[in-house]
Amino acid sequence: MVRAGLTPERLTRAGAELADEAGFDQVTLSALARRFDVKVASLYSHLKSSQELKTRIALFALEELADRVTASLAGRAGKDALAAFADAYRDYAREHPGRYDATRLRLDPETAAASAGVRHAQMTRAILRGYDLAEPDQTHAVRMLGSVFHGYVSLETAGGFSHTAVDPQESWEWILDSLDALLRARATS
Amino acid sequence: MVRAGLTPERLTRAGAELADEAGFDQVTLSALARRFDVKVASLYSHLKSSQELKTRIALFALEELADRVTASLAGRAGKDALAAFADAYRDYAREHPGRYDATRLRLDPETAAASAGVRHAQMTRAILRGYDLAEPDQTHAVRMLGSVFHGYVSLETAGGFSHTAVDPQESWEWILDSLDALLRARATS
DNA sequence: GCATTTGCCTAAAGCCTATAGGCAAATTAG
DNA sequence: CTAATTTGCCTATAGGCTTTAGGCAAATGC
Repeated sequence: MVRAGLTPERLTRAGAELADEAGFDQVTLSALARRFDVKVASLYSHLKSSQELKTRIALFALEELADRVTASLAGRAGKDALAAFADAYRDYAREHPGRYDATRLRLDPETAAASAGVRHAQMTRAILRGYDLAEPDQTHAVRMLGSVFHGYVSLETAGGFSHTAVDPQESWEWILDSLDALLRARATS
Repeated sequence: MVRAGLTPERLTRAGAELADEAGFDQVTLSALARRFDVKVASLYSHLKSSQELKTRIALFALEELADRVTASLAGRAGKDALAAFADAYRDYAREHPGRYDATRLRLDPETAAASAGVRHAQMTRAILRGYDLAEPDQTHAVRMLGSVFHGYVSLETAGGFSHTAVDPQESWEWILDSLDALLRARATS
């Protein structure tokens, strides 16, 4: 009996790939076991439950996305940073739709607090430094940016923009221009 | 053997209630059968599949939401209409989180085209009439509004705004003010 | 009243999660 | 280098959800 060499990490990674290929809701321990040519029960030596797998995929994706955003934000400020942030977000969702879905998994507060979700919030605030917003405007702006980016990406990947001839890329740029103008107009100075 | 008097409509309605109480992903034919004190197989006389039930709930919720928006939009224009639209959306999601989730169900194009989703798009365009936007700006604006509203509501109901002391209602108003200003600035005149 | 249709039932199969207990491979200890 | 222990994957089993097939009784129609 040759061992398959499973680890929580390998399973998480394979789960993320499966999510991108078949959808996050198709990620099951059964499907994963088939992928490793192993019996389902064997996975329970590495993962407590199906829920744990999903949570691990979510944390993995949050981390990966935060890394990308960090990289794309380096050395940028103002509108440049805003666009880099937004594009990193959108590109990730398009390249890895299943993982992006995973990032929307509701985590229990404790897990969320220890996750890369915190980095996301910090980076959003970092972008806003270029716009000189005082509290509570800064928090309002964080929420607005989060909403627009998540909403757009979510609607776009759900195919919500495919019924009009207008290029989604154009809309995206128009929206970024608009947000930039809006934030500049809100500056305290 | 007394008959339970099931119909697709009653099942859909009960499914919507179940969605609000337990979450849209907890809506199963099994749970519904329990609720009507009936065996699961009996439901298949009224619904083709679990998928059909979910689709029906989605269509029901889209219709209900569109009705609300229509009502709240009556006699309003400009920022007033924008706020009424946005509030109708957000209030619905807070009162009926399960149904709101259902509206995000991916429908096949044919079903979507025949759904109240079309009315939603029309109403968004109606609001924008007050801002005098030419194409393709109008389409960009439709997408932006859809993104912000959906994104905000989605993040808020997921508890994403509960880690800061700032009142979500204030953020919501700040965002509506911002969007109004943005759209006025984009007017063609 | 009798025939047909309709509505709910039992039975059964397939797939998913999860637990318990077993055996062999890998690791550690003497 | 072998023996003891731990670890990894297995079989078996049970419970839940979906779906289909076939049966019987209640409702409907002629």
